[in-house]
Amino acid sequence: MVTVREETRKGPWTEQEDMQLVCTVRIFGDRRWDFIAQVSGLNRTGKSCRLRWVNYLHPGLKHGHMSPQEERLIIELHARWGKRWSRIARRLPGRTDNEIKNYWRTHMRKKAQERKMNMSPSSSSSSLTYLSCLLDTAPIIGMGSGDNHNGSCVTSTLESTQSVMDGYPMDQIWREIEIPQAPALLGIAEGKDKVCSSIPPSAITCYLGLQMP
DNA sequence: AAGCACCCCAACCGCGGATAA
DNA sequence: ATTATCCGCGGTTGGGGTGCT
Repeated sequence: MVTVREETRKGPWTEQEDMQLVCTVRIFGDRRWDFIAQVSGLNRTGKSCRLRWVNYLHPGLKHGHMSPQEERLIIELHARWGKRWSRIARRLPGRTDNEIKNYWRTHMRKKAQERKMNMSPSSSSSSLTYLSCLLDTAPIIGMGSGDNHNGSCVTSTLESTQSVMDGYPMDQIWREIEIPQAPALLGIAEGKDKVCSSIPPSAITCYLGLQMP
């Protein structure tokens, strides 16, 4: 016997849904999203559940403005890896690929526009956009610390600028990049058992409630 | 105060890769 | 070896918020 299923819900998540999802993930873990979607009672797709968890409910996520360190890291890693947002996100504990992607789109587009405005119309601009934006935002030095073997050509170009990064040497960033998890840099620790203040209070209540019988 | 334009971000979509059957 | 299913990624969009006129 098959119960008539309502149409799958879409759109913004409610507090109630968040609670349900957090509770379910707490019990079954953050795998098998189709299963989680079913047993949670949420009329959502597994995909939607996963996205909500990864981008919003996951403990350890931090929201709010990017720090200058994070901003520079994003710029550098983007120069290295391009639009591999998930890969970049792994180097920024507490940040999601979606967040970084959005950040890049908005902030870097703005930077590029500003840069364009500042350039005289006569100067050639065909190769200017992205790279000039990078140079504008994060002049880089000290890249030759033995880690540029897989760097992109953009990185090489940056390396040759001989510019000075204001107060945050690039080799320091590289050192921090080398550490898989760099909580010291960003001031947070990664881990599923850490509850972050950015999680909705209701969801936290549920989360903690399940930990304490 | 109202209308408009722009910005930001959460969420969806489609696709490709990985894994299970 | 093949097929089906699931997962994760990158691109895109829609709506709410905010600032400007």
